[in-house]
Amino acid sequence: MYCYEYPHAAVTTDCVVFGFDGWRLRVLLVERGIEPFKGWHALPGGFVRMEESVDDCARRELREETGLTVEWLRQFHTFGSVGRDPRERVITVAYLGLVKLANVTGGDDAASAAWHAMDELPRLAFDHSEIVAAAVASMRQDIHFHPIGFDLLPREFTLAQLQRLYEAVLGVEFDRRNFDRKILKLGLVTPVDGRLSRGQGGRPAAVYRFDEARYREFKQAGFRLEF
Amino acid sequence: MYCYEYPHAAVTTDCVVFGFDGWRLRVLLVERGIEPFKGWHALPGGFVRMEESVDDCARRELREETGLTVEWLRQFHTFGSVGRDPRERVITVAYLGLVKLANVTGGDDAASAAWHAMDELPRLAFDHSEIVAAAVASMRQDIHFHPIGFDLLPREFTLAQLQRLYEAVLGVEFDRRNFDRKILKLGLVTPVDGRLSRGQGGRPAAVYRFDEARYREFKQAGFRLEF
DNA sequence: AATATTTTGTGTAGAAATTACACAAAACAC
DNA sequence: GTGTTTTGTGTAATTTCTACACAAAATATT
Repeated sequence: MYCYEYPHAAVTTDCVVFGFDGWRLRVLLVERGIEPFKGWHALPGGFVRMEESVDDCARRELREETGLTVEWLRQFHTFGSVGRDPRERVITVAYLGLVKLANVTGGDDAASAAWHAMDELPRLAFDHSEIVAAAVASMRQDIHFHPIGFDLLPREFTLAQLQRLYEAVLGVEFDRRNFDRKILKLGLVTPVDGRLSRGQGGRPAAVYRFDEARYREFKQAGFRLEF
Repeated sequence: MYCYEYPHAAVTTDCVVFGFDGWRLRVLLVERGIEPFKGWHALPGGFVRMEESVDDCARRELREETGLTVEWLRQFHTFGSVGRDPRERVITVAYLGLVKLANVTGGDDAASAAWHAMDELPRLAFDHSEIVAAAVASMRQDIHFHPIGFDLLPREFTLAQLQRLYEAVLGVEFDRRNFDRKILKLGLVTPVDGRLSRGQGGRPAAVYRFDEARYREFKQAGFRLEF
């Protein structure tokens, strides 16, 4: 038993991890094995331990519950309304993660973890729907300042893939020629030998890779990537 | 005494409230009356109660410690490293507040609360320097999407004041004519009768006021205000 | 093998926005 | 009234943005 002079809320972390399947955004969800909300879908997450930072907790819980290690993971909001957990007062720090789906499909060893398309999400436990919505909003902000494609696409990709990613995140459509021109002018991507076919027939496209050095430059300088 | 099966961290809120004195950004600080860090400057804040949301806690602590009620207050980051408070494990949710200085000078009834210029901050207790730095960074992001001047300037202002505010926040300088043109084209401000002198001599400038209706429109549409 | 289908690659002209820049007039301080 | 400070105003050159269509390359189908 641990006793305190004043009542203490419990603190948890929850992770909204996004992947991109080439067409839609996907979110990693687990199925709850215990009450409350047993059998419901939920965000991976859990209680912060005394000897770990909140950031570390997010990474640990994610690994334990889904077998996944994400490189890009940042806090985006803390949810602290009074009734959000029926058991006790729980305040959760929510994290936004980005992963290259190609690298992880099959890597999640927790059987209950699965990728769900953003536009077909099941009902979620607690206030997790609200948390996912906030994560999407936060990502939309981010995308104006950070080249997010970097972390969602495979190392080599076509401009069409990148465009489709932007369209999925922002919910808009772009003119292919104008999009390409803008991306290339930024100098964030460099061409790579070879071509990549789309699988549905059609001419294979030129392949690019993000230029890490230039990405870091931009990040430092407070750069803006917009459409 | 309050007892739990597992150890619990304490949760606090801390507020970084910015004002604009016409030339520089200022931050509201209190002097600590108790150990640890007794006598040091610190951000206003305190422990979250069981029956209040985290957001409510921020507002309450701010009012109790500084006598201030801010309209614009939003969470920007949660600080949760292990050793940040020597007493016990404390996780703090940090808030960013904006106030019109003209309305509040004198209104802070807590004698220990005072406005400090951003470029002459004293040493701060705990990791509060880090928190202030993060707040500035967060505000710089915000200013691209939200017309922050709205909340920092008095109801009526000149374009020179608005420009100076942007320069103070972003740490850059703008050409006066180009700045004016851009602001006016946005349609966010409407002219008001009268002129406002600067106090150092010189011709008094035209006076403007933010157009609230148009501001809300923009905010909804996910608008961008940039330079 | 021929044909149909899909996707890539490419250019330009008009509109809009951005930048750089200087001097006269108004108000106030002294 | 003289000097100082600050406002108000316009334009030309550059750059960026937008809208838009057709031929060529590769694959899928028969």
